[in-house]
Amino acid sequence: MLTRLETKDRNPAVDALREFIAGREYAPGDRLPPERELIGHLKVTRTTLRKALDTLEREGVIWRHVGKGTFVSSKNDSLETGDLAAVVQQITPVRMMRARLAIEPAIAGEAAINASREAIARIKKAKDRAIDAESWPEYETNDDLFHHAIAEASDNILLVTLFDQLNAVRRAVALNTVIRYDDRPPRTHTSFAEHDRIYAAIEARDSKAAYEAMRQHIGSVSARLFRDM
Amino acid sequence: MLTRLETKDRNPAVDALREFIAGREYAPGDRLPPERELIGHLKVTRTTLRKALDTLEREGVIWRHVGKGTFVSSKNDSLETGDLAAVVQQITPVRMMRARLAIEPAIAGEAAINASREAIARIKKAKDRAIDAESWPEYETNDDLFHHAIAEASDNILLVTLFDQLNAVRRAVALNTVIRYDDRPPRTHTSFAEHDRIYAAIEARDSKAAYEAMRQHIGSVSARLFRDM
DNA sequence: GATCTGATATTGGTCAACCAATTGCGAGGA
DNA sequence: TCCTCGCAATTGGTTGACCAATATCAGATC
Repeated sequence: MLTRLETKDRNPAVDALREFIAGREYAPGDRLPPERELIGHLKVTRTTLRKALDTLEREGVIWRHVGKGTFVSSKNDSLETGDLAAVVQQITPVRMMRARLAIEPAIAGEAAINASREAIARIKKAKDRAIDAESWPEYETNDDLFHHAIAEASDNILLVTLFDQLNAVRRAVALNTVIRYDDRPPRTHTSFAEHDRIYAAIEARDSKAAYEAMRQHIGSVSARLFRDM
Repeated sequence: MLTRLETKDRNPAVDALREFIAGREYAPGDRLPPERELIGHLKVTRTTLRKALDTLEREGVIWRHVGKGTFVSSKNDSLETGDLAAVVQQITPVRMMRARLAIEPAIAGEAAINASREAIARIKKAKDRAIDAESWPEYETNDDLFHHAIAEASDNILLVTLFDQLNAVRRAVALNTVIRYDDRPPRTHTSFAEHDRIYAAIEARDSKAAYEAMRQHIGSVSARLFRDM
């Protein structure tokens, strides 16, 4: 997983290649030297160079084709491709939480309107399991399940998918920045009462209350997260 | 952009590795055999195996750590992949509009808070161009641009990405169900006034008003869409 | 009993060499 | 003139080997 700390120690070959492209001011569409020539410029072997090229191709910075060569692509569309990996590289924890704060209450509101009895039961199950969790990883698994169950309760596969993507970014960004003082979540953990309120609102089919409860929950999680940093 | 459709040119080593994991029914969290052992099972060399492992790690299927080994990720399938193509197959127009109704107002609210002067200018430009559009396709392009500019004004790449995905599904689902009676959008087109209200709210930094204006806009688009069906 | 240390297992990274697949182009022929 | 064929250039992929970084655990030491 990509944490923000691990993002720093990047591949030196990738950096060298980036620098080479930037330093020579290759215009979009220009062709880079052949691999066997580049290894001379960058003082790396071809395996290393090719791995760096793989990275840059995945990022959309360059474009390769057998027999033709390697070309730099227009830099603009490389950022906007909706590639989650790229998002993880660029997002800050604050923005990630703001996104959660924008999206998840809306999903909770939809869930309150559309939840089936089974979906509500699944939410309750995850909520109760989170309370009984005997370790932080176990708690986190069930917290994940709780939020995911709410998204599924919206009975809208698009919302579920969008939530999953948001969640994937969340996991990749902020997980190990949290500092824990206990082995396991205390029974008085703030989130439990908030989970209860969210669940109660959904079960009561109160969309506005579910929206508000989720907003407050994520706000509280966010506040705790940034206080500890 | 539904990138998942073009997955035909696959790496045979990746497929072999996927099959190995699936065939032996590794549970989430289980540890895979060491690389030097796996190469025997899969009949590939370590370099090839490692490239396949790279791919699966990037997809979130596995999780690796030096000295510990390679583990099957707990969210192995379908969750991380964000396969929009599957969503398009299953989503109904009603659910798609409900998703827009849940997400886009929240993004508009964020935009009102975080929009830079440049971002606001871009929104205005797209809005005005939509009004002057002389054909429905031109209008749609600028309407797209308008909504996208709002997402970008949130100054949050995660929200932009989520919006893009939502928008990709929207384009794939509901476009050809619309019936038009005119060659071009009439100047009195309902959306224009709604666009104006959204823009005004964002420019005034009124988050709640932006949220409400966007909600009403999408609600009105939705009503028109389903009345015509 | 607690703590440090070293051996061992495992993934990470790199290297030089080789062959395969694709493209572009020019030579040569119809 | 136009077409075909073959060659050279280029990236794609694989191989076996080597060393580095990290984690685990048993055993020695205090």
